[in-house]
Amino acid sequence: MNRRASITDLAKALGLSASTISRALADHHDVSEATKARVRQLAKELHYQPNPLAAGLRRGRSNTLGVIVPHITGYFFPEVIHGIASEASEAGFNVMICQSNEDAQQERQIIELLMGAQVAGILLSLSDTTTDFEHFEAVRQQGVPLVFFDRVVQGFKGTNVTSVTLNDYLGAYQVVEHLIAQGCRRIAHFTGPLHVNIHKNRHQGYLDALAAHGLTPDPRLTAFCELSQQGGAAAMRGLMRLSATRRPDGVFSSNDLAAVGGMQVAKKLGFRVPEDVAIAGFSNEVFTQLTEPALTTVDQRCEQMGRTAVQQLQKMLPSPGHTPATPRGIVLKPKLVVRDSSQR
Amino acid sequence: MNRRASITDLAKALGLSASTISRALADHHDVSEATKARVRQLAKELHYQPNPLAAGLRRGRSNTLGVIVPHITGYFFPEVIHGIASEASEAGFNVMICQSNEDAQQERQIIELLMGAQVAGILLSLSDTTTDFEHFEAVRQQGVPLVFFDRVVQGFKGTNVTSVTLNDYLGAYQVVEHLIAQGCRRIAHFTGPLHVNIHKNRHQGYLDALAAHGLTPDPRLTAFCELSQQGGAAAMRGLMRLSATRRPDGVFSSNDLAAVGGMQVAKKLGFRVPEDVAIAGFSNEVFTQLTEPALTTVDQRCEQMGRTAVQQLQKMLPSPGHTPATPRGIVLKPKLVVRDSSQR
DNA sequence: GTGAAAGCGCTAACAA
DNA sequence: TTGTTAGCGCTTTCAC
Repeated sequence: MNRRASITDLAKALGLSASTISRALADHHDVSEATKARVRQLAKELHYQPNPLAAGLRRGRSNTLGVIVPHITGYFFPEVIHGIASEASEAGFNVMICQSNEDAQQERQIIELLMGAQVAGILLSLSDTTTDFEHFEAVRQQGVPLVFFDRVVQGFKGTNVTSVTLNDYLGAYQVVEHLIAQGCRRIAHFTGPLHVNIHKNRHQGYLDALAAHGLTPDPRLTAFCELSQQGGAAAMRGLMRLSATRRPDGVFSSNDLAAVGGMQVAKKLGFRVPEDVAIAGFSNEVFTQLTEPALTTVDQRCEQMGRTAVQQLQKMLPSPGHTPATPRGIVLKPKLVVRDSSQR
Repeated sequence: MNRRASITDLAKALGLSASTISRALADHHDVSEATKARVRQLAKELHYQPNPLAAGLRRGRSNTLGVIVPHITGYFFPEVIHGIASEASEAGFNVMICQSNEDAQQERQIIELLMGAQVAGILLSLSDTTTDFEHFEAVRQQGVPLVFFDRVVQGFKGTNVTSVTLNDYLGAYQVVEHLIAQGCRRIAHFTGPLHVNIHKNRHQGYLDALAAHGLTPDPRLTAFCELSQQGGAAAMRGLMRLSATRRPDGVFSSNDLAAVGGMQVAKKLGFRVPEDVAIAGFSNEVFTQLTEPALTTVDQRCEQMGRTAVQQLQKMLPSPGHTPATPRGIVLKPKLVVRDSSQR
């Protein structure tokens, strides 16, 4: 069980210096093609594998990307991570996944951990209990590229900071426009607390789409509820008990789960979906294809978001023949997914 | 922007040698308590952070765990990864997540990558196109702990190799027993190809449970189908068209998706679930709570599997005051989750 | 209980 | 085009 081959070994074997080997392997332009060929040849023979730990130590920077998400469960984050991991691997990065468990304290610790491990960059979706942003200072100041995705810190700028988000406003606008096109005139909206960005934006998209088509938003049709199956069910129960003229003929829920809860209640109360009430959700979760009828929703381009985040990160990284730049925040276009729950 | 504090810095500041600092920080027994206190004190003041790259280089081993999964999508793998990441983080490991994309070739490359990065251990769920196991030889021979989870290589043994799996047989047995207890007498089974382990085991559990309760398995009630929504739908259509005496009054599907497909068809054909036909799936996917009626299924203990895998790995790792051992393969007990689709 | 010395494998500035 | 030198930060003998 002999030691794995090192650059020094190659150097000795070929009667060259370690630096030349190093340069040859890195395909440096000022090494003769002949030498490169010899080096590569031997490297292959000896199954030479670079030691990233040593390279990282020397360079003061590893080739690992740190990823911080609130959690690795549910639909959204795994999909985004899938995108991140795929793109990163294609670009030659490793990925370290960390969960903040929606806890600002843990988020802080993970940042320290990643900075300690000298990651090449950090991809981060904010914990929802994070209220101060002190811990990002170190990242910014040390020039480690930082990309916020989905949950961003508004107004946290820097030459090495950017973001990738979804245009929630547009997504909401499109769903509501679609519902109007299907003949809905009294469209309700299930929403979470409006101080949360995504809900604020989706709500605004809802309002603006109505207005743009000459419909006056009725505040009684905006249901603030917990966006769970139960929450959606309760909200729907309240709405469908209204008199026929005040009852909604369409519902746009700020997430899929509440939409399903609502749909189940509507059916139970004897209303037909979509004929009596058309329903749409938001996120394109897996189960939206399985409901009866299948749920119209908005696709969040999760994988795309992950890939884009890595691409943005790379732009901020110095590399041969490319000076780091600060890309502007990217806002992804959502995609309306029309299914039976809204088509009539 | 001054350099981060190193052990050398601490040494200078305290008039001690680097070795003493290193030992103090590692809580070595032959450093005086007084010195330790002084060192820890200063370390805190200077925000000293160990450099894992340097330590790894020196030790020839990093503190990172490599994880290889076929993909990071769907329900199962993200949940397991969640468990792995949580447990690993509590034990002070970082986790590097890699996807083989169900491709043996990529799996091989990732193994090389991880070995190159000198990971402390590897957690692996086999790609379904992997047929030769040559690439695990290097891992076994270098003594890097290897834990297979869920999808294992039968008969690949070694002092540094173990596995964590689910008792599929038992899960199937329990569901079928439950269906029998609910009064089902003609129970059908949706299965995938029997050369795949999980299906073989679930099928056997199904057969044995029937036999144990005096029911003779009818081969015509075993439906080989694609385990998708469409596959389940097609299978159910075939079965429910049989004459009343040959028609099943219960269905156990080898996965949840096909169970849902089947349930939708049964309802469409005018059968009541669970009264006319009780239905159960396998995996406890999220959407099983959302169907109407909610689907009875078997929980696979995903997170537990991840946590257990990390624990098993740790047992094979040398550490102060503990000699590495080879744990036996762990087989987790599944958990029957009874919901409305089977309760009558 | 502490220190001195050596070196893990690599890279980059500088020299030739 | 190639070599020399030095050192990244840490751990671990071995010596005192």
